[in-house]
Amino acid sequence: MERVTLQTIADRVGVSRTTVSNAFSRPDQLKEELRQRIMEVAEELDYPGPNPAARTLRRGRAGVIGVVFTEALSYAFADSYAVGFLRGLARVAEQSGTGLHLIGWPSPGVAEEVIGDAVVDGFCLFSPEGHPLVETVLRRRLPVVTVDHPYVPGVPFVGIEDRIAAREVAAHLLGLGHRRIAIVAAQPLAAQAEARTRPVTEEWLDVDLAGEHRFGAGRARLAGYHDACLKAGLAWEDVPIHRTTNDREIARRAAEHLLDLRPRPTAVIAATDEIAFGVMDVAAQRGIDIPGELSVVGFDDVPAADPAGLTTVRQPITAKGTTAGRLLLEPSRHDPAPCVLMDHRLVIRRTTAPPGDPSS
Amino acid sequence: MERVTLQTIADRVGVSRTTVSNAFSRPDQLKEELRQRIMEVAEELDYPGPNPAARTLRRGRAGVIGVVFTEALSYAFADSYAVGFLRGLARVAEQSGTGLHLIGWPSPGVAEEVIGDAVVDGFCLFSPEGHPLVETVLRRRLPVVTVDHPYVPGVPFVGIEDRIAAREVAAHLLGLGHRRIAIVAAQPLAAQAEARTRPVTEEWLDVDLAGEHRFGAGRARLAGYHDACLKAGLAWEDVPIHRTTNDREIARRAAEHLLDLRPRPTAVIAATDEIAFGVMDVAAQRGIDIPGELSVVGFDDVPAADPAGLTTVRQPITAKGTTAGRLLLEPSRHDPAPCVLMDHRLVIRRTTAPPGDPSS
DNA sequence: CTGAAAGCGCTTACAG
DNA sequence: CTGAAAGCGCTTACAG
Repeated sequence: MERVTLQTIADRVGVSRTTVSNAFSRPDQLKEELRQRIMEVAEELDYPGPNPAARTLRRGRAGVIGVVFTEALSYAFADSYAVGFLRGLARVAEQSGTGLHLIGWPSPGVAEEVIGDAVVDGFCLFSPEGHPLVETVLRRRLPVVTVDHPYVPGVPFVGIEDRIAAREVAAHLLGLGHRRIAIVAAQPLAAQAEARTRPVTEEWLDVDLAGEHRFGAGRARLAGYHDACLKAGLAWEDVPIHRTTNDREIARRAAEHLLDLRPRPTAVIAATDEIAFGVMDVAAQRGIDIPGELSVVGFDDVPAADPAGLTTVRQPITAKGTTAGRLLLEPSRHDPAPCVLMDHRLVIRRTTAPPGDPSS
Repeated sequence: MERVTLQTIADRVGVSRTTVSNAFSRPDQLKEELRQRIMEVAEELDYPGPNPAARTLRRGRAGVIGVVFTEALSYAFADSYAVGFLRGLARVAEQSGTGLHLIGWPSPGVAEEVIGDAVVDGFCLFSPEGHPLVETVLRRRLPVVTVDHPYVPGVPFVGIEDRIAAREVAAHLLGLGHRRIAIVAAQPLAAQAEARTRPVTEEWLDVDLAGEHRFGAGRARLAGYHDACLKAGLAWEDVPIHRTTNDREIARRAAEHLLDLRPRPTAVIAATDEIAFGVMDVAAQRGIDIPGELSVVGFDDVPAADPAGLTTVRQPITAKGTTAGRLLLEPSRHDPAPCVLMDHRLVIRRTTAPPGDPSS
């Protein structure tokens, strides 16, 4: 006996393929008795049910949304921000019986094919600006929503007022009296080559504030730090910036570099909590007291931030996920593309204080 | 202009559908020049690339594996054991360009349809014994691997020696002198109805030890605790057992119940770390000193266990994921179905000590 | 309530 | 190097 299909069952029962299909997909379309008989034969033949790929092809709907990360998935699962976001996304997806197809970027080349071959109805994109996967996703011509970055005109977006929040972070530190502030920016690996050749100049940051969300979170945060420094009369050239990936381990290297500077910074602004933890690791290792000798501030307010006493920006991580999910699943065609900016709040805890003893 | 397909392009260029297909899928099958021309026309027509559903149907391969949880996904993402496992699974999946399709069980009925409709090549199943989803998954007649539970004869399995590990846990406590030991078992919601009507009797636990892995982790751990108590001369009837879900919040309720018992237990065995944290929460709230007045032990050794000083069983969480992934992706047809039992180790930290003052 | 027909969009031997 | 033909397995108007 070959592979069992609707036809096999139809032949056996002596009805048409249509009727068997109805027995599975529209039970109300045939007599209960006949349906019973069909199901019995199906069972007997060990029929696994209507082939999902064939169904999807015919129906033109997959019931799945793709979630694209520009980092390896194994890494996304280690990042509590990403996990919190997924939690929210999963919540709305499950309610409507929609599956989640997770796609990471383990190495150049692989993800492109996976994205091109993904049987999905839309994509949720989680990517720094200019990443090659952005193009790959957009080319599928399916509904897309981006989260935090990139901001793509015409594509629904979910984020917070990153620039304003970042400004508050820097202003907090400046208000405490810090003048030697260093920044660790989150610049994913893929974009690093570009970053090296294109320094964070004022020009790069000089974006039209009227169209607030012309860029993604990474650049917006940098711009916010820049705004505050400028306002406080701190020359942007004097603010050391180190780029790294949003990974605690990797961030440690950046921290080591910055804490080697002489005079040593009295405060470090980390673009994410994960990075802030890396900075704190290095400080602890070198016996640098926080906040006595060094203030550290993060961004995100992941669950571990509270127990660590980290001063940071709280943002509605899980709610971002539910919002993104709704945007993708809602049938209504928004026009223009919605740009949802959620609330944030600077949470001051125990890692920031006025600068202490300047010697060291 | 209607929807663009291979045919549209073929007509425009003046070649056959076959050739256009080759241009996309087997570039070496045609002259570079022709391929160029086809690609240009495709670009011009805004062709999104070969339809994945059609491709999958034709090829008979999806390049995706389904990961099935019997809890809501939003919950799975909150559980560091699940996240750690996914991390490992994702690692091997990405390497081979395989996607992950996550499926949770938000409410009865929904997941069944999602599982039936999932365009996948196999399933990784994460479910307590007897859960209705198990049947649903098996009925798809695709390759399956189960993790921890259920153990299904003929289906590849990845786990640890749960019974032996659990025995070590209980023996550790008994060795310290504890005699009033309470257990909080992880019994997922779905199975609770059954659990109420079928108490944890010796009979239920009396399984054939020779065929070591006749049951999943939940039951195996209980059996291990039972073994140790028996050996130490502790009557199993005198060991209070409370069932709960593997959720910190929900576990608190179980802990409250057990810590209300008089005389109060001097030790609590939690079937998972997450549950142990719930117990510790309640103890802290009531001012019960750990380990002075109460010993607590968990299971899993999730990342948070170390900082919390929790005595627990370390198991290779992420490695389980990579192993499960390999079992699913490896082309070799194993016969009989492999049953991989990984290493574990009891890690004694600061939450266990000899029983203290018996009054209270 | 049931069936014949059309078609979802693609890939794959195979022949030329 | 290119094309005609067959077929992956299903669902959906539509007619009876």
